[in-house]
Amino acid sequence: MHDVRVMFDTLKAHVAARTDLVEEEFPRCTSLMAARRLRKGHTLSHAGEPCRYLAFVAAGCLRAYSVDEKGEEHVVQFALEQWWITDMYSFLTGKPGEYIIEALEESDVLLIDAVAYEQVCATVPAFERYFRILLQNNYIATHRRLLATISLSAEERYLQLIADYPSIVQRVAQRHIASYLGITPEALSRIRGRIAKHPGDR
Amino acid sequence: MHDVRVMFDTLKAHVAARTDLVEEEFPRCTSLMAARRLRKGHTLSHAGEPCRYLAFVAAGCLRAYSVDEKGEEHVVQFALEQWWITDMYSFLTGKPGEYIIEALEESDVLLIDAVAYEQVCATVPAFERYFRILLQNNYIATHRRLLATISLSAEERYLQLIADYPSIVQRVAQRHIASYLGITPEALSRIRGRIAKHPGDR
DNA sequence: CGTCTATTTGAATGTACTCAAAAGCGGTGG
DNA sequence: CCACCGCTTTTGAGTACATTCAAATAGACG
Repeated sequence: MHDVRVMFDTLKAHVAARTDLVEEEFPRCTSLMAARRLRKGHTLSHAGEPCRYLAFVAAGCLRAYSVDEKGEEHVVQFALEQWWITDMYSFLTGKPGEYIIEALEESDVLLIDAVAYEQVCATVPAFERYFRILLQNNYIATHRRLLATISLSAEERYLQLIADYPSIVQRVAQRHIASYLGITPEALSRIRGRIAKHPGDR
Repeated sequence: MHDVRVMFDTLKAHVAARTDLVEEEFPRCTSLMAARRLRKGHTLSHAGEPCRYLAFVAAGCLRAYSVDEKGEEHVVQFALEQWWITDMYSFLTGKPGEYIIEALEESDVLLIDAVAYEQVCATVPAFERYFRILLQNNYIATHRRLLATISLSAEERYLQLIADYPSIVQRVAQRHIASYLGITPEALSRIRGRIAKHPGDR
């Protein structure tokens, strides 16, 4: 996925699958976007600074996390291929970010800044529609996760994550999964041990 | 707030504050909406049936909750005046709902069904923009709550809720607040007892 | 190969849960 | 107006699950 053209084709397919995008409109959107390669461990938004970009992941895997006053990290989001990721509050307001967005693998992303985002939404209806639809889907997914967090045990949340997003569990370090689930790495390790002991119990 | 006209004026002001809505476009949106009064305890969407409407709360207070296999209720959302509420998944797909939306007080709502919603979004750009903006704000708020749920203690989450939405805490029964926080009513009662004993500790 | 980090395992602690009972509150009807 | 009823909140005691701190093992990377 080194080829920038391929990255844009991926995005175009993603938009076209959700809207009736007119072919000619697409360059108008993408002329405002830039490709960037992020090496593993490098960040898109640094803590305390505004998060300037909304990123489309063409290849790789990122996480968004916050660091609390005890220095503990808390993962609020992962993003694999064809997901968008940003620190939404910071992106929209220009204020310092609360989240750090970091590449967990070498990743290729397409970036759009807030000015371009607003401009494209205002001038290309299919694009605004596309983002509305993505935000609706995100609403559903995030509420599902929220419900899991307030209603399920740690083990049940882990099993749900495996069922919903097996590729995340496969690709991401366990301590990040634990953080995403809201438990300690030790607790996740014990849960995995228990599950391995009872194969077939779901 | 008996007057339907007042309800629509409230909505118009809400839209106009977020978009450059053209005055003449508004009737095109609202001709597709219906007003309904919900008595305390009555529901907008029944469990198992599709949630047909997206609702704008003109007056009153609602909650969306799911019931797990043990019969326990879990509140995923409250909606006060000028909030929108629906079972988004069910509303968009037409499939049976996972959430029940219930009036916690006598409430006046404006309803739009999925067909009208899609039609208005497709034909009135300001309306699609309005919902994109609301969904962005919801994205920020829901991620904030998610972060709180995975990173804060029950007491800290309660204090954050008081700080963020004092009117919810004032108006809603404690057991619903507890459910929303992901704890038992007994635990919330003890937390409140502790807080009352240490006035000034935040 | 050696070092650094991640994961596993162990033991003690703590927070929230369950079950149970008492107290408080609100509404209804005598 | 007061007594009663149902539901919510509080309080108590014992339990379960996840946490913390610590140490051992396993893996990854230069």
